[in-house]
Amino acid sequence: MNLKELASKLGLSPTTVSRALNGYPEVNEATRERVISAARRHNYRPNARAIRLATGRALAAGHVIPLDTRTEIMNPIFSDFIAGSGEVYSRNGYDMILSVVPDDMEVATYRDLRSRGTVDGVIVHAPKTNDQRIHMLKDIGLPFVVHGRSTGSDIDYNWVDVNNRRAFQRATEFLLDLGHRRIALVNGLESMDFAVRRRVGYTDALTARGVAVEARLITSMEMTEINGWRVAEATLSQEAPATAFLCASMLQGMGVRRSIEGRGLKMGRDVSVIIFDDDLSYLRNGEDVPIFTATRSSVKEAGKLAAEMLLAVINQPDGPPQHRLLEAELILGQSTGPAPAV
Amino acid sequence: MNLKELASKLGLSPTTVSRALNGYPEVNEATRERVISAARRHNYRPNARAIRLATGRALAAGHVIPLDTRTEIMNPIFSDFIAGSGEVYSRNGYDMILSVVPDDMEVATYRDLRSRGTVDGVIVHAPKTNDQRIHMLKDIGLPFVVHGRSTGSDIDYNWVDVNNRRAFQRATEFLLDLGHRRIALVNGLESMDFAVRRRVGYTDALTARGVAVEARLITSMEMTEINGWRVAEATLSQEAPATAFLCASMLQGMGVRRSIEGRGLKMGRDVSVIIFDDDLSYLRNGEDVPIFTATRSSVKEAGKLAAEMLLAVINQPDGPPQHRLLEAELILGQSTGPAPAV
DNA sequence: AAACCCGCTCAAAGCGGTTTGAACGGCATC
DNA sequence: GATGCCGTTCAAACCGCTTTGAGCGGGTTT
Repeated sequence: MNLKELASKLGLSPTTVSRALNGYPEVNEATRERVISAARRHNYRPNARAIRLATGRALAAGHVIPLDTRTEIMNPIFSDFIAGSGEVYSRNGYDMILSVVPDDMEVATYRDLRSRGTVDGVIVHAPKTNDQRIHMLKDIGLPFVVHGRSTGSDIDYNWVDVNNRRAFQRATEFLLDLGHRRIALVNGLESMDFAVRRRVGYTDALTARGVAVEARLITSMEMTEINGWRVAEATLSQEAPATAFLCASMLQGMGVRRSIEGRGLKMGRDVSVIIFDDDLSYLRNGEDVPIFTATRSSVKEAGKLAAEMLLAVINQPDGPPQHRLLEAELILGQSTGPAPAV
Repeated sequence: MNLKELASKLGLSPTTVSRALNGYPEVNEATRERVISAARRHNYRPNARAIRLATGRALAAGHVIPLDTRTEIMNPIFSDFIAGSGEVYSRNGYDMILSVVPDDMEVATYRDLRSRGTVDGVIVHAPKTNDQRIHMLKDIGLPFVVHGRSTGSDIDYNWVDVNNRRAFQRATEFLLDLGHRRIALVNGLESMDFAVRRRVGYTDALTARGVAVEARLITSMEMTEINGWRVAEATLSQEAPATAFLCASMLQGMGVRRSIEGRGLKMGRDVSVIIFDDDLSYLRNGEDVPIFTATRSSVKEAGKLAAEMLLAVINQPDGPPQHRLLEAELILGQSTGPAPAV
C-alpha cells in the first residue's frame, strides 16, 4: 500500500493525501479525517526511502564507534550510551546508524556518511587530545556532537561532557581528608582526552595540599579488570605502598579489589578505593549501599543528552555551539576509610 | 556532485556513467576507465537515498535490541556481538540500524521497519522459549536470523547458536570428575531460551552420574556481578554448601569469586568455579593463564556469523533455512580443583 | 544490396514520496 | 455583473539514482 494507491482508493490526489497526513493546514478537516482513518485502516506507512529522497534528509543519526586496531577492545560504555541515545532517536522518528570501524578508518567513514547522505549528523565518541575529527567534521559541514571534549582544539563545537577534572579533584580531596597521602591513580589511556583531565584533577588536588605527585603511583592503560589487578599487584608490592586507589572505571576497581582481597587485606579498612562509576546498567555499584565509594555520572544519560543536542543541531545548523557539562556526584560506599596508622 | 553533473562533464548520459561505475559489461572499457577516473577526481559518491529508492532495497540490516522494561538492563554482550556484525556489514556496503526499544514494543518495531522499508532484514536477539517474534517475522516476510534458538517453535528458521546444553553438560561432568557433588548452577533468567538449555545440560550430566538435582542449588536471574555475589553468599551459608559453582556469565563469576574471597576462602582450592565466557573484548578471562576455568565461545564471532547468514538470506530469500551450531571450548583455568575432602 | 547482428550509447520511465504553482467553485465586495 | 479573495484540491516537477527498450553505426551474412 503506497501513497498513490491510497489516494486513488479515496478518490483524492496524492498531494492532498500527503498533506492531510502531514498536518498541513490547507486541508479540509473532514477530508483529513477521512484520509487518516483510511490510512489506518489500510495500514499505510509512508516509504522511508522515498521520504528521504524527496526531502533530502536522511532522518538518521550516525554513531561511529572506533575499534582499537591493536587490542580490538570495544569500550563497554557504548552499549549504555547507545541505549540512552536510541530512545531519543526513536521518539523523534530518527534511525540510529552504527558504524564499527577500525580507528584508523574513522575519518574516511565520516566522509563517506556525509557524501552518500546516509546520516544527517553524527556523535563523535572517545575524543583524543587535539582530535583531528573535529576539524574535519567542521570542514565537511556534517553536524556533530562530541561526547567529551578535545583539549587543544581552537574551534568551538557542540559537546556533552562530564566534569572529569572536578570529579577526580573531589575524589582525591576526599581521600586526603581521610588522611591518605600515597594515593595511586589507576587511569585510562591518556591518549584519551578525558583521562588527561582526570589526571589534572588528581594532581591539582595533591598539589593544593602540598602532597608530592609521585610518578610511580600513576598508571595509564586500557580500563579492564585485568589491568586494574595488575596495577594493584605492582603498587601494593612497592616499598611504601599506596594506601588508596583512585580508579577510572568500575572494572579497574574490581581488579584492584581482587588484588587487595587476594592479599588478605580488606578494602575500606586496609586500602581505600574510589572509582569513577558510569552507572552502567549491567554493572551496578551495589544496590542499597554502594560497594565502592565513587564519583558517579550516568553514561546513559549522557547518551540521551548528546542525542537531543544532535537533533537540535541538525534542525538548526547555524545556531551557536552548544555545551553541556555534567557534574559527577560523589557517593559514599564501603570501600573507603581512614588511612591506616603507620 | 551527482550523477547528472558527472555525466554532463564527461559528455555522456547518466545511463552510461551509472553502468560504467557499476561494472555492467556493455560499457566500452576505454569509456569505463574515463568515467572511473573522473568519478575519483571529482570525489563522486552515489547518493545512498537515491540508490535505495531506485533499487527498492534498504541496504541496511536491523538489530532490535530489547531493553528490559523493568530493570532497564541492556545485555552487555550486545556491544561485542555488534562489533562482529558491524564489520561484516560495512565490508558489504550495508548499514547497521540499531533500535533500542522497550521489550514490549519489539513486535511493533519489526512491523514498522518492514513496512517503511528501513531494513532488508533483521537479527533477532535474546529469543525466549516459544518466541512469538519468529512466527511474526515469518508472517510479514521480513528476512531474519535468530541469535540463539527458540524451543517450541514449530517452524524452521535461520539461526546461529552455541551448543549451550553440551557446554554446560561438559562443564558439569568436569566438576563431577573432580569429585564435586554439590554443584550450584548460577543461571541466567530462564525466560531466555539459552538459560533453559544450559540447565538441561547441567541436570543431564548430574542425572547420568546418579547425582541428585537439588533445587536449592539452582538459581536463575539477571546475569550481573551483584547477583552472582548474592547467590554465592546464600549458597555458601547453607548447611551443606556447594563446593562448586557453574556460572552463566563472567560477571556472575566475578560476583561469586568476591563472595568466596570475602569469606577467606580460596577459589580453586576451597570452592571451584566454572563460568561461561563470551570472550568479551573488555572482560577477558585473564591472559596467558585464564583466571576462570570456562566454557568459551566468542559472541563477537557469533555476531559475525549471524550477519553473514543474514546477508545470504537477504540475497536468497527462498533458500532453505540455515543453521549454525557453535561448540564452546572448555578451557582450564585456576578456578577449579578437586573437591575438598569432607 | 538487403538483412542482420553486435557493441555501444542514450532517452525516458520508473522508484514513492514532497512541494510548487495553478485551478476551481463559492462567497463577499464594489 | 464583474472583480477579488479564500478555502480546498490537483497536476506536474522534482529528489538522484537504476533499468528498460530503443537507436545507431559498422561489420558480417545471405
